[in-house]
Amino acid sequence: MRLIVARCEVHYTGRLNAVLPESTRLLILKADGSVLVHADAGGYKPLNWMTPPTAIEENGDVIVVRKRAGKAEDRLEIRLFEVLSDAMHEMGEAAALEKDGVERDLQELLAERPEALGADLRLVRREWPTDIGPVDLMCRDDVDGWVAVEIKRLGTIDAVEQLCRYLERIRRDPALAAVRGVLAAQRFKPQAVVLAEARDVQCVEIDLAVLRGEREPDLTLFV
Amino acid sequence: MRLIVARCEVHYTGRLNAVLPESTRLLILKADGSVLVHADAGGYKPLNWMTPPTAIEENGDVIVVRKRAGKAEDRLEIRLFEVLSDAMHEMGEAAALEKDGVERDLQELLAERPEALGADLRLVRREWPTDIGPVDLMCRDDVDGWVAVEIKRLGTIDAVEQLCRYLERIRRDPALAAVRGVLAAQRFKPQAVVLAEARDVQCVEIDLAVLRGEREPDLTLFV
DNA sequence: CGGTAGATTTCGTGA
DNA sequence: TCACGAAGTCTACCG
Repeated sequence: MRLIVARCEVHYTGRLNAVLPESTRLLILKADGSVLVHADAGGYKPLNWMTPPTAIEENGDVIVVRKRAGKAEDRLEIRLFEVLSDAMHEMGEAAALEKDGVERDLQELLAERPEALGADLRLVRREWPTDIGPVDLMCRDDVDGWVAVEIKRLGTIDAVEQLCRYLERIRRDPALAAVRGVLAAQRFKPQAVVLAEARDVQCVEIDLAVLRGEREPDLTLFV
Repeated sequence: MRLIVARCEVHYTGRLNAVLPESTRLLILKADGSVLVHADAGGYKPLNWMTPPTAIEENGDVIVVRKRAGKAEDRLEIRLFEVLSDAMHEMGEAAALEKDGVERDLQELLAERPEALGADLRLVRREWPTDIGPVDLMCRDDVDGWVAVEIKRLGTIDAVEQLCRYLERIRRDPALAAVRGVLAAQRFKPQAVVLAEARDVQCVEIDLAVLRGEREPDLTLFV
């Protein structure tokens, strides 16, 4: 990894055109060809960047990073006015990030404890297939009614519509014509709740800590 | 901006839990409180991070970054095993990024030259209001028919459905019952074109350079 | 290689 | 402050 701190000017042409006027910034040139331009503020996001694979050329005080993008080309041109620091660091092998608490985890937890969705649901199968894709969970309720469950971290209008598309397909099977829909999410957009009401879909807010038995249940039910 | 290259281990708890096992990485501590953990590959995205406002504490070989997140707390804990480099850089004031070619620019250009969408369109109004949000452009064509235009950089299925939701609302007004829809975009997903056909929505591919008169018109019309 | 869906999405803007 | 929508979204996964 090469780290350069320099007064520089950056031009990007590609999916859009962008200019970064002269100022002092951090340039990161990674071993895999990634190039990042960071300012001393505005966290997370680089001001400009190029993801691999790239071709990097250095001609005196200009660094040009190029990349094939379909028939066109993405191009990042960095003009250096004053180099304050330029250091190379060997990093050795990387270690991967381990995550816990993403949508996949929600699905696993709810598959283990579908009753957390209410009405004594029993899991019939995860990833129940339809011709337009799988429904996250298919369950049956306390009176043996079918219940299709879509799981999201954030409940949006799109999620409601996705579930409705599934329901429409599932109901084509006469045996499942009475299936009802449940959208489970950690958070809900108000507009999603309104649309769900209109579409007769039930929204259930779920809490990871509760699901794991780390806290008392306190489910909020909409509709 | 402080740049640290170190063998370290990182733990994040907040919206999810994540662990980054011991390895050599770049730590960026920005003046505004941003903290980024980058590996020597995997461009663009930090492995872990925290955006401002943050509180940073340093106790010997442990850096703790904390942030209020609603009622809970986001926490990034960086345990340093070996510091290979630790440098401070004054960056001075920043200069802002200037972009050109985003959706807003497309809308402005098309508002100025709606005829680029075909059929001698005349602009009636930008951001035409409906009860579920504004349509980008409302125009009338050569025979005074109403035309609702949705503008995107990338034409997707979602864009088609969004336009159709607008059309449905607009058509509730008898005077506008015959309104037709046009989806304008720089690029189109093939499936979006197919859906648009089925929904009787016209797709028009637009070219920034042509819109600006920098190049000869060569519009591609689908449907 | 294109399409789909998730993301600690981030980031801006407008109410 | 909240909520919505764009983004050079990026990224992983699947066909």
